[in-house]
Amino acid sequence: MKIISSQPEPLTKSMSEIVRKAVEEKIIYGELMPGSRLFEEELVEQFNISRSPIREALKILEHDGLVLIEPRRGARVAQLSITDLDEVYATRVALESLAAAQAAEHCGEDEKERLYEDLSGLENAFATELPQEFFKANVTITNSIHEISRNKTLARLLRSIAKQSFRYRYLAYSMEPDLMKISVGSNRTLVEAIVANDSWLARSVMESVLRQSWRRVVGILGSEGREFLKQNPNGVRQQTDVKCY
Amino acid sequence: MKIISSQPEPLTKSMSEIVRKAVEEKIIYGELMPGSRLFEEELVEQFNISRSPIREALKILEHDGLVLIEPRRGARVAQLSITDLDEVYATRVALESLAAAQAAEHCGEDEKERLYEDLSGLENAFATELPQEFFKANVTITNSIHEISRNKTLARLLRSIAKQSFRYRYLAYSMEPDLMKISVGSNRTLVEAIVANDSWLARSVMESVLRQSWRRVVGILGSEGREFLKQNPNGVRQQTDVKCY
DNA sequence: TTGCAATTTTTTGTATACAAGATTACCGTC
DNA sequence: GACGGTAATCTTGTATACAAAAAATTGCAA
Repeated sequence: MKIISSQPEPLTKSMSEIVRKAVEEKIIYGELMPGSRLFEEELVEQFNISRSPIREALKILEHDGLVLIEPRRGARVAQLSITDLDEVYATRVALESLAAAQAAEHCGEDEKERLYEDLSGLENAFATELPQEFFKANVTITNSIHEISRNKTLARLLRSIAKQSFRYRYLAYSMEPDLMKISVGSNRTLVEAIVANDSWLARSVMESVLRQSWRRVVGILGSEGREFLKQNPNGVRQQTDVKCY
Repeated sequence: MKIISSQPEPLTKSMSEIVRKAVEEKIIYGELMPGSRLFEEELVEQFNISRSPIREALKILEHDGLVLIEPRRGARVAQLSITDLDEVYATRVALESLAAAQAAEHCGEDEKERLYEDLSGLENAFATELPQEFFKANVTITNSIHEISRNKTLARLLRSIAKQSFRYRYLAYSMEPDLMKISVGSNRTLVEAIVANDSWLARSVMESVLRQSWRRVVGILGSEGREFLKQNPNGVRQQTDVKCY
């Protein structure tokens, strides 16, 4: 089974990549609160590397919408808000449904196998009842669809916006674990549509799945989640002592 | 008339921003050929600054799909190809039509004024018969639509992908100046749909306009443009002596 | 106590220096 | 003359150092 890697995906992990990934995860999993400042000097200590790779990492994170950099005023974790969530979902509906359609067009035999593997991975992760595990499996299946679409440009944009959406999705999963069960079902019908090479069906399934998810996440975060979306206004020094390696 | 700037848009232009913009333009306008390598040391000489901001700029350009960086092997200008063009357009159709729809929803009185101003700007630029001028005016009107959509996330992604598409569009305009006339008409109908606050119409107009443009650009580049898309395989040192400030 | 201003400190932006991996050239061997 | 391995060169990745801009603090006066 040959997987078409949608990106050169540097094998030689540079420090800057490591930092980016670590900070990215911290932001997504809520270990870094929205609005909290990211001092370069602080990251230097945490990772025991110099500022150069850290600055590179922050620049990329800004580009992915996870971090906001103001000139000469430093970086801070991007805020969460219902409006932002709406923006992200509206955009994701447009992109993911295209990805699903193109994936259905291009899905070959070995790729069908792969999708089914990913799906059982998702079901296994669901059994563990750990939101993070489920989350990662969910990301895997999504990435597979993006790769199968054979559209590197689309995949690149989706990678970028997906990161923003992860923050909301993870929050929602943590607060409302029932979402996971629903998600398993959605993913199954989605995979079935793609495997059937039914481009039109795949698109419309993806669209309705996402819109449904959108409504649910807004419902959860809009009612209970207000305090999670709260800002961390004035450069309160991050107080997490979590290991970052 | 208050314009909602879709991005903080740093007023203090950092060196890295300047470099990014300059290199970006060079790539879009074809002064840097696809495949040619971008040596940091060379850019250092051209801009008379150190390597730090240059590295930052290259990282961002990579993220926007204009440059490809391989670890320890340096950066080179991303290739052009018909497949890439198809990817970009397919994705753009999805995003731009959403932007048009949301712009139509949110377009207020002052913003309508703005769109008409942009439109006459486009017509003036058309009169000059300079592809670069026309191009810039076209970008302006597109950016306005993105801003009016009030969807910062969408605007961010569109900014990113738009840069990739610019390369093909500029090439096509240069080769087939008639495209400009068609473009003026398309933009007019598009603006009219948005100004009428007809979301559904705006979306479908945008979609058909883009698909039409897509077909034309493929037609032009596919037949005559093969040699323009040709690669510059082995790090041929860029031979442009153009000023970059 | 409160408001303002100058100073100190912090933090970022840029420059330079060094180390490690990649490319190229060269040389000897077959 | 072609092929393979080693050394020199080039280029990038990272570290450190310095300068300039913001933020915080302190002191003073009302």
